[in-house]
Amino acid sequence: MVSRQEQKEQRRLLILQSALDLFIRKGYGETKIADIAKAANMSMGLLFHYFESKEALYKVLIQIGSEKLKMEMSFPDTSPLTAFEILAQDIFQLISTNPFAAKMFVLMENAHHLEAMSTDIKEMLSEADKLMEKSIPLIEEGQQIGEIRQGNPEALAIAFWNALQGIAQYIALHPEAPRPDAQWIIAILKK
Amino acid sequence: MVSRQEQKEQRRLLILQSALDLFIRKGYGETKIADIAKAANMSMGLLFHYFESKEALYKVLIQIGSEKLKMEMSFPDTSPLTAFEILAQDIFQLISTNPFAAKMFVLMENAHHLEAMSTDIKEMLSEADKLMEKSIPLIEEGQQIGEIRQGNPEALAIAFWNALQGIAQYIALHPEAPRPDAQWIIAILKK
DNA sequence: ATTTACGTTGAATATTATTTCAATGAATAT
DNA sequence: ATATTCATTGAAATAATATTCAACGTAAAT
Repeated sequence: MVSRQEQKEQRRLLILQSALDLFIRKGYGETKIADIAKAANMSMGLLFHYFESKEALYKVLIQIGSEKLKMEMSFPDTSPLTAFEILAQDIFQLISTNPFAAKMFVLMENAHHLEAMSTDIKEMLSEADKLMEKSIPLIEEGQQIGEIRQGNPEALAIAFWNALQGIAQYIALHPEAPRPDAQWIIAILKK
Repeated sequence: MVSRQEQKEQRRLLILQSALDLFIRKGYGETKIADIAKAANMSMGLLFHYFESKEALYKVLIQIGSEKLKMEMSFPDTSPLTAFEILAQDIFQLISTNPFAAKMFVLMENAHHLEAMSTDIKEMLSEADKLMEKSIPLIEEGQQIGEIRQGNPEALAIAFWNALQGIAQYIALHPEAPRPDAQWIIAILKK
């Protein structure tokens, strides 16, 4: 038998997982507390015993996600194209092997567009933005040494990151589908 | 002065545009009738004079979108890689020059995930699915004649279409941002 | 065994969103 | 000019959703 403490933690985790899954499949607004409670096999009342509100629950997910992803995502200190290669490979690896992380990846992106969310949530999300901003000088450098194709560096960064985002979303939503290769995405940048 | 008839059509269009913009930026569930009415400078009451419900309004958008996109999207009858090139170019051209179409493109994709939508909506959306399915044999063919890189054809199709989707979404949401080149996306497939 | 703490439920309440409607006035028709 | 139609509004009714709470039961503590 499990202790009450463990029971409680398990339940809390179950709520988080159920909510995460629903949030990325249906969106925040279309996900009702009733849906989450049902997915986690409990009454709505009990859910509120664990989280004080729907927004608070959402906020906890964002927080977990931003911490988890912050760890994973940073440019390795190599030549520009290699840095993109390694990073893309790491991200693919992460979302391919860890469904929770894959869903988080999607949640973080979606959260972005959500206005009506308190400011502290938005601050947590700024990390991902920074990654794209930091890509631009790296791309310029790569273009100068001939590793990365010519073209507007910002447009290249947009292409790379949003392609990655689109594919990650698909993987998160279709865990059983065959996985693209990180190299294929790198081809967007490669000369 | 405009006739009543024209006035009415303009207003109807304004509602559709406002709703489309909000739906893709916030999602269906988070977009309130009040938001749409405000964006279109009218009372909620009047909005219901034009559309009998929020879902009906959404449905009209999906219908317009599925008709518009059906026209644009089909594989030209050439060698496989060229077919992808032309199609990607057409889509990029469409979403780059026509903000309404770009938003539609995003709406159609999002609509997909929305359960709780009546069946007739889902039928309208099947076209886009077919496009990905139809890609697979084309990719296999391209691999045989050495135009397209090796790898799981379904995974390649997933990579290509979702990369395109991710980028299209960004363009729709950031109309002023620099535009990636369709060729860059083709690089995902090219040998 | 009894008590205490607290996890759990379902129903009650509060809040928010959608939809209806009676009343107003402006454009069109007569 | 007058009547008629119909676009428009704001407020009221309805419906959906989130949140609270009193009551119950089970596990832990004494």
